[in-house]
Amino acid sequence: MAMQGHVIAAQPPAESAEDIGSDKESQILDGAALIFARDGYEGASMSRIASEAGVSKGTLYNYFSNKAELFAAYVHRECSRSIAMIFDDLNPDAPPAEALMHIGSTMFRMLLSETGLTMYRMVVAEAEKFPELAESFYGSGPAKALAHVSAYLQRAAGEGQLQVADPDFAAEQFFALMQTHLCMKRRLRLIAMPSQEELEHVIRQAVKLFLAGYGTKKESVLF
Amino acid sequence: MAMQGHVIAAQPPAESAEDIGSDKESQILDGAALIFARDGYEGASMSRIASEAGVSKGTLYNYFSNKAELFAAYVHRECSRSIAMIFDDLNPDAPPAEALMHIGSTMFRMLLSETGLTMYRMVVAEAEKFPELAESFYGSGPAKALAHVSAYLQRAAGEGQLQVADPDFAAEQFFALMQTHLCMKRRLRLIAMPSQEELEHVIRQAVKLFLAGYGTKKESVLF
Amino acid sequence: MAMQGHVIAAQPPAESAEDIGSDKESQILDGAALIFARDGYEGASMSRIASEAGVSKGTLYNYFSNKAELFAAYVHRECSRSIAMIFDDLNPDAPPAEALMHIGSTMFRMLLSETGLTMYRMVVAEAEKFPELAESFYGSGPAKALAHVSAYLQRAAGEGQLQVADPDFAAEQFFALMQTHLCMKRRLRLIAMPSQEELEHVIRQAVKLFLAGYGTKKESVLF
Amino acid sequence: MAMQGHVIAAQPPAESAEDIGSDKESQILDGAALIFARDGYEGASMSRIASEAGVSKGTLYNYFSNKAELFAAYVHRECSRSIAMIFDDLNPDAPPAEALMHIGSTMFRMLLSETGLTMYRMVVAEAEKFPELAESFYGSGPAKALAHVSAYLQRAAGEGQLQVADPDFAAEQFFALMQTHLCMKRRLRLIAMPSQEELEHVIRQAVKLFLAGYGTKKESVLF
DNA sequence: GATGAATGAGGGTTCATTCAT
DNA sequence: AATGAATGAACCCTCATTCAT
Repeated sequence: MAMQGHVIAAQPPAESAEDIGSDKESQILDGAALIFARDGYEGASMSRIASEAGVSKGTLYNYFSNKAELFAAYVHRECSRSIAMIFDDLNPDAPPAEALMHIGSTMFRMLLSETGLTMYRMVVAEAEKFPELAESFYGSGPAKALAHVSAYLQRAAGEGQLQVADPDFAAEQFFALMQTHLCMKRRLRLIAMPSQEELEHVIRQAVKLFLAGYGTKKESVLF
Repeated sequence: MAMQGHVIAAQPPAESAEDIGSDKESQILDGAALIFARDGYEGASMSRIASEAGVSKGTLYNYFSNKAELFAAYVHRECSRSIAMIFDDLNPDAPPAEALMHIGSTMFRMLLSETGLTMYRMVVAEAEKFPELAESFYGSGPAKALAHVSAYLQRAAGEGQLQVADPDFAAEQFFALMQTHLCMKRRLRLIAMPSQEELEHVIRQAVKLFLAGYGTKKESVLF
Repeated sequence: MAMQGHVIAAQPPAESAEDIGSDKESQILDGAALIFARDGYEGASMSRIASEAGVSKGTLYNYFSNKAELFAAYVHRECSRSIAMIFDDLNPDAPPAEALMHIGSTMFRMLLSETGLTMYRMVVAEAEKFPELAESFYGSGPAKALAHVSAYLQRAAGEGQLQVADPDFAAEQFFALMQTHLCMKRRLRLIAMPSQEELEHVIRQAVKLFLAGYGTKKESVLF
Repeated sequence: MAMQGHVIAAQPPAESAEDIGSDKESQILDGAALIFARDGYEGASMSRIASEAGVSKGTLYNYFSNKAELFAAYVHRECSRSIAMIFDDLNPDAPPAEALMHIGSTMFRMLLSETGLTMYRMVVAEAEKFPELAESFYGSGPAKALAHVSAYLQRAAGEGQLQVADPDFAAEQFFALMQTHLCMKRRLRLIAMPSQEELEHVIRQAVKLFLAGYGTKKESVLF
């Protein structure tokens, strides 16, 4: 997504990408994002979404056959946008402490980002009504993160850098360690995005505790 | 409401306790609990609540001046009901591993209970619309749990059973370690209540990791 | 219905009768009657009915849970109002020609009345969508008329006044003979209510033809 | 449909007949027929008609300037299609009983046919809204049938086969005699198409009664 | 204090019609 | 000539809230 290299010539309205959808569709989804995020599923009204998106209510229904489908499309787009790229630039040869700091801080930042929180809130709120959404959210978000961490741990264990008997569960614990009260409070909208220092402190302590349990002696000395 | 003088006739419907509310009130809240839990705030209708509670819509408005206030009352009652008693029967002289297992398992079970999940879901869902509710939920639930664990850690550290420099943050980490994917999946309604074995496994591993980081050598040997 | 005589104390809003229904209900049905009759089922809008009836849209739904139910109630009321009293004052000892003239003219007048036509039109139009309505209309209207005529014919045949082998079918034919083009044209709204003379001509010719087929010689001479 | 071969100047879309309309037009009317017949005028939607006809909504409006006009065109086409050919193969020299049986059974079958019923239902239902349609329906359907029967009766009377003073009214009565309850029930969609025997019974009895009134002695003996 | 009839704004959705392509 | 995206009014229905009884 980022552009490496010395590209200069700007791509015109930059919509060449595949996730843009028919322009009008993404325009509608933009409006929907705002309203759904602010009012929740039930609280959002198709009228408000239409006017926020700058289209008529009729047009909404030309693109999405009802509110539920629009909601699902919105959640899916938002999810697929903010996932994946987490582990792109992981240097596999860095020492565990460093690698885990990197992984953790990327995950943590996404967890607490506006989008991450909103998705979490929406999906938790409507899990009963949209079970397939909850499933897809879990599968494309947390489950993927978990698998990635687990894979890393397994490799590091194979190389003798860590002592991990059950890498899946260890990954869960690593993931869990992000969810301190900073996270809880943010989910409850009680605080704004924490400062860089606060974030780093949580991650550092998480890695430290994790390595105390799963590191070799050499590693845990690092902190 | 109060009864003046040496009334002889028995106090009508016997409501000695202070949190019972005027009987009718709690009857309404019972109905509200069912409906709010099932339909969410926006999805719930005052009509359905009234009929579920077995009172008229007018009576609803005699006790709660609008839907938002009824919702707040419901959340507050539900929260205050399910908190507190967590740490009642903690044996202060048990070894840390045992004490932590006890604390953890109580907290974990509440976290995953139907009521706990419902409260969490409601409050997360409506945090934007009801910030004071989120605050009060946090204060009366997670914050109290945190304080309790922190107090325990501080005492145990004072007695040399643990090595905890920042008990508040350590408590946060202990709390965080409950929130493995079991917890996430349950919040997303993807699974039913886990079995006793699954629960214990998570707690045991949490305590183990926690003691690896914060225990004295003697302690960590326990597992 | 009108009160002759020296009644003095006026009954308040004169609703003692049994077919009034909860007052508001009949007020709504009055509005519905106007709109349904004018616009048909699909063409009628609940808003217009509400405003015609002088109540709010919400009130409509307090009395009838949806448009279809309101429509059914309207048809039923209208039907039950305009039926029955047809054969009340039949003189059983009159000669067949006279009796048939009487029966025919009563039936014919109702068939062509504003209400009769409207009911017919509504029920024919919506027979596919409201089969039970069509059934009930048929049962409480045409079928009853048929049975009545059939019973009369049977009695008259028993007394030797007529020669009727299949009274049911003969009654159908008598009924059918009303449905000349006068009737068709009226159903198509092409003409207003015919004059007394036109009506009588149709009936007289119907009776004449009928007696030609089913009368004894003495009878058919009458015309 | 197209003819290849050594045709050079292709007749555009081959529409020799005059009532075919521009091919596209009749294609649209085919779709409209299906939808109008199924859903009624108000219930039908231009979208569904367009998709049923396999054209775009825009094209609909290129051929018919609005829904009402399309409806009128549909009714007219359907009417003009199913009329006329009733009396084509009447043998003018057959004895009245036979001729009337023939005429009656053709008319009756059309009356009760799916198309006949649908036209009747549509026109009755929308007579208020489309008075000119009702008029044109009456003129091109019942009135023509009436005229035809009347002409036949007049000729037969001239030849001494029947005794008919007012052939127009007698024709109305003959027509009316078809409209027994079989017809009413069918119009109300309460029964499916009756069997050949049932149909014939009604016609036979109609002719019998008719001849009892209008036949010479010789004729009425036939039954 | 309790009721439930009444309200009217607003919900999601459909539709006849238009118009740039 | 044909398209189909776009519109906005109108549809049926639900709801929180009020108030006379």
